Amino acid sequence: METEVGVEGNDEAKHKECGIRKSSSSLSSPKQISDPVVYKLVRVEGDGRLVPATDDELMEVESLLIDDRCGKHVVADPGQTVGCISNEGSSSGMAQLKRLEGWSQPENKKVDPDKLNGRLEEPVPLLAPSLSESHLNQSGSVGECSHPPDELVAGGSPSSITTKPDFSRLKGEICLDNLSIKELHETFKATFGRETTVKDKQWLKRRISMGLTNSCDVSTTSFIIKGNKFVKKGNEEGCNGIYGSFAKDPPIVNQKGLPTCHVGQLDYHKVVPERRLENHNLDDNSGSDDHQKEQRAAKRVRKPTKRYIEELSEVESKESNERLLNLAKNSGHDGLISPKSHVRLVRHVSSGGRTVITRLDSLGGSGIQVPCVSRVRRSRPRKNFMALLKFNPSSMGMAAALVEKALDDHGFPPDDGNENRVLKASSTPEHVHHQFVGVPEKDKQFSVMSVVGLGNNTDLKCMNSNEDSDDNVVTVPTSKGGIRRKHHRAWTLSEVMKLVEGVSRYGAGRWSEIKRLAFASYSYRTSVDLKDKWRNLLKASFAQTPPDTGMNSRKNTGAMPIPTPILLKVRELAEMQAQVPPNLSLTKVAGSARKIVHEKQTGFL
DNA sequence: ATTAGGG
DNA sequence: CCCTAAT
Repeated sequence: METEVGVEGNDEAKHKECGIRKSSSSLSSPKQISDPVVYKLVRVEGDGRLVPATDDELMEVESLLIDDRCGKHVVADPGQTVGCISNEGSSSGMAQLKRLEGWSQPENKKVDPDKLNGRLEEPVPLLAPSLSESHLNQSGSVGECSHPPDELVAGGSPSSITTKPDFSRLKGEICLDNLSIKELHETFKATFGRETTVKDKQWLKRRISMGLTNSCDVSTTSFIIKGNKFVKKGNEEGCNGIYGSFAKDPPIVNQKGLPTCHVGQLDYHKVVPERRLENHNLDDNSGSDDHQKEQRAAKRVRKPTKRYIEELSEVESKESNERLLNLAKNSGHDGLISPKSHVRLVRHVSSGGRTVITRLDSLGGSGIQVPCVSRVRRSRPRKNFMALLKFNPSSMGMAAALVEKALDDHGFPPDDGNENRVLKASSTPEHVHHQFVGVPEKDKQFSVMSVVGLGNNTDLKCMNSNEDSDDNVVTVPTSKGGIRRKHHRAWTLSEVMKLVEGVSRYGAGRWSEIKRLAFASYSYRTSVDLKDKWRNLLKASFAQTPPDTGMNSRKNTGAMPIPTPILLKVRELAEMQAQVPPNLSLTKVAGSARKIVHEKQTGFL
């Protein structure tokens, strides 16, 4: 019963990661609720020193276990490679753990077992995780483990519900095995946004895989990224239901010999368990989710008055940093914040390189104000992946990331919240979220400190900044009495991709659907926004193709161009859905596309 | 409440 | 993005 940890060999060793090894087989036992597995989690510093795990780390592990439990019985055959939408929530979690298990073996070579034992023999009891049903809420269903929903397979092919994706195989072997150390380093950097000096190929591969895995939904729409090209891929047609439009195009060849990664998207909200340690022994798999939520909400602080919020904000403008640090330090793991919290940005004041943002966190109706710090990027957004890899959201985190990498600096703004550095590759959004949340109510405050920054580098940042609650988006009153959004939220690549995928799934026009399903976490994108964006995309996709307007030399003219592959997909979707501008429609749309349209439409009916 | 389109 | 008309 022990857990070793990945070795971080570079200067950013604080950035902890972990490979997890569980020696107990009790996970397969359904009654493990009362039979907690004991884990030890340590972090290995750059110098090889072992550092005891912190609570958050433990919880992180726990979450994996939860996923495991949730998904275990669903994952009947890990050998299969077919993704299935209806099981994505649980299966991907399972896959993740499985990978972790697998990876941990070689990890032992790096960590002297004796050292480990000597240092951490105080086993840290990991309480039996509570099975969470609510984390699947985003897809509209509860208890997905036992009752895989088919609603996502919209009118569609029942074909796919039998097998599971095993991306470890794909990514671990197919993609990374052939890479040189140098290439792996490149990929690593692209994945995590930082360099690594680790020479161990295995380690690199594992780490990258893990990072990618954590960023992608392994079961929904998938893309193949080959070097500079972003391509649809096709082995999940069945799972994409009638809208498996991403599936048919021939892969485009890559230019740089970068890894060809087969990825999809991972929606953390579906994978991540919502519940934490607190009711471990009492929790069971049953019970009304809503009920539980209510209970939790009840424990929470009451919503501060507006005035309080304002006053507090004033105060924070002064002692912001200090306060935050203290907040973090004082906090334990008692800061239980639902991942579903909606963070509203209320106000922010800059404070020396950092921006203190006061957010109103609405948790199950009650709002709490949450201060957090967001480092202001002084120059352009990070070029690497991570800028686009959201913790949260679903979707094409991976694809987006790869695309971004491939396109190098295309000028897309990072997702709001994406500018956050990846603190834990294997962390779950929930944990990340907690790290930066605090509730300053009078003197009472609680939050969870980022374990990551334990030593120095207390890198506080606002995660989950992507949720400005509907009614509280930063708006500015207009002269005519109406209100207008204050800032144009530049569309992120990943957002665009999500939109594209949404359209491919639900069809253009179903904006509210897409909004609800694909943009659930982006409350600042209204269905109208989606529509507008799609309109723009459409225009762009059909405009840019033919002549290329000669003006190709002008690079980042502020509004970066949407990556061609995406535009291509847009165009294709438009063709399929017969929403092509009349003048151009005759050009290229042959019979094939129409056929597809037919099929899809019938399936839809 | 949602969607389509024009501004 | 906003606004409005139509549904």
